[in-house]
Amino acid sequence: MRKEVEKMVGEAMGKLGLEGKVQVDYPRDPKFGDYTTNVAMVMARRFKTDPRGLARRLAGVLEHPMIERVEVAGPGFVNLFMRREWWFRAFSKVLEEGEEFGRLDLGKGRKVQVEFVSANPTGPLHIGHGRGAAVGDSLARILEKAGYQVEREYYINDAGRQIRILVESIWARCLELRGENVEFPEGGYRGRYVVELAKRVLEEMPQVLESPREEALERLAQWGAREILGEIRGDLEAFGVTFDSWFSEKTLYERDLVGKALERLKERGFIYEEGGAQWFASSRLGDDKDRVVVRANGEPTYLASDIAYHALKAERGFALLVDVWGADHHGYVPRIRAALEALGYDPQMLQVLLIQMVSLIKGGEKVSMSTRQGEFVPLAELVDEVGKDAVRFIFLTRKCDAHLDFDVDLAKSQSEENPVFYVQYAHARISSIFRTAGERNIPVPASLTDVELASLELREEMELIKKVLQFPDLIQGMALSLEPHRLTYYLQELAAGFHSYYNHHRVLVEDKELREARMALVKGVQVVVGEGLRLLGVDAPCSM
RNA sequence: GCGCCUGUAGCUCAGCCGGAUAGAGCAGCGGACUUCUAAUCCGCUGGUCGGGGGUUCGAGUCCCUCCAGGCGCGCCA
Repeated sequence: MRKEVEKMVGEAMGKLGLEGKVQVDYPRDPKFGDYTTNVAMVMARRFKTDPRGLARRLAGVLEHPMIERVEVAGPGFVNLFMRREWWFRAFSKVLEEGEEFGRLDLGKGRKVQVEFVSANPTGPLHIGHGRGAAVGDSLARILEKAGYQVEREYYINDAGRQIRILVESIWARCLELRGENVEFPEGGYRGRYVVELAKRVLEEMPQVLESPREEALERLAQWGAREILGEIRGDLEAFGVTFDSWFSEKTLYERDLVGKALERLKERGFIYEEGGAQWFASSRLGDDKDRVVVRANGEPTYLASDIAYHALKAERGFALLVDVWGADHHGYVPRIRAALEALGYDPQMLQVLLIQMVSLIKGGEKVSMSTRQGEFVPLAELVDEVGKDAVRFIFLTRKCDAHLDFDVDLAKSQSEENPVFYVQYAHARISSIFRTAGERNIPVPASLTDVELASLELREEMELIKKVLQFPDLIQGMALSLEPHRLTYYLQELAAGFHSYYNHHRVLVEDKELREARMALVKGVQVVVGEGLRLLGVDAPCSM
């Protein structure tokens, strides 16, 4: 819709012999019209003329059957007031399209990969992972809605030392459980889940402990990682998050992709040797310093496999790669970008979302998050306590690069006033209206699309219509900025508009034409609320 | 020391490519259910947008600088 208005303004500018980018905005205040453009001020600077005069000339030639009037205001804004039919016509399309409303062709079917969570299979997911899961999954849904073909991928770090440490931890617990006095490995995982795993080893496969140590560790490593990954998968499913692809780091080595990637870097002159190690000259492409990719002892570093992994991603034909990382990994962005560039790819194809820390507040005190200290709150526990919907919603109530204080006590004790219920309640209330209509034998038009909306004369009704119609713009904005958190704010505003309307006016009135117009209105609100909640991975209940 | 993120109402935070008088929720106070669900609504109170410069018709938004907090700067992952 905004695009159409931009076209109108563009044509008017053409009549004045001007050309340039046209920007049309929604004004903050309705007295400034339905749309506003600052082109007169922007152009005035370029052509060194008087902005208000230019605005007046533009207003003079700005004509369209759907434009009611045009005003020039302030330093040179051109404000457009549209005829009510403009909005009614657009609103009918909401009802016609239903849950498809808001679908865009922005992505033109291009492939996008969103890689997120990717927690090491060395322990249960904690709430920090949960935030990444909520952001990544919602973003994936939004990008799909915007017309991209999205793949959700989980990268499994199953080749590094962490797995080794995990299995040594399990091993140590096994021996402990059998009453042996063992030294717990340095930096080992001390979480209770390790003891649980050890118990299962003793119960389910005690013979493993009789094998030679290395052989036993190898078997336990595979088993342990698989078990933990299974739990991670379960936790994510309970959180409403699923993946299209689980990518194992180990396969990069099995297919020699790490060696090949390093070889390609070498051919391009980005690898040199120093102190017995192989270095990637990332500082030539924007990184702070060069990085070791193969240690002096011949072992590749984590970065080596990460380079191979991203090279493979680039080869897989994605137009855009989105990585969702913990903010503590932000130092990796320049080096991965450098690697992509060194290999001949566009480094900008990789966009990294850095998820800032979640501080859990319990009893008024911050609980620090560290897997290794064994002091963390599992995602599953929080979901049990607060509920999936509330957790997902709250994780998206701020931009992802801002710290998040999640006050568990507050989330529980004030669960009645949680914003997620506020939005869900709007959805449920609208369902209730139609239920009541059924009980009272009030007919609901088979097709609300064809309902005449002209009797919606209240200011609040027009505001609701306009708010609903902003949804496609919102989808576009989120898809371009990769900022899914905007959705929670939009939904709260839309729900607030509806609740207020509901408390002041009745839908099921005597007057048939008004009643059916209002039915159509609230139905449209419900469609967008429902669809918005779906994009957040939050249920949209029909009764509460 | 260097780099990245953050700093907006008592609290938690929105604020889109720079736009017109800076918003919401919570907390506080006072009201509204014989009505389609009161998990709601209505009203009031609340601001040196961390400080200081600069850019311009216009800055919470861009640039510089300083202050405060967080994170990162490994032949760890």
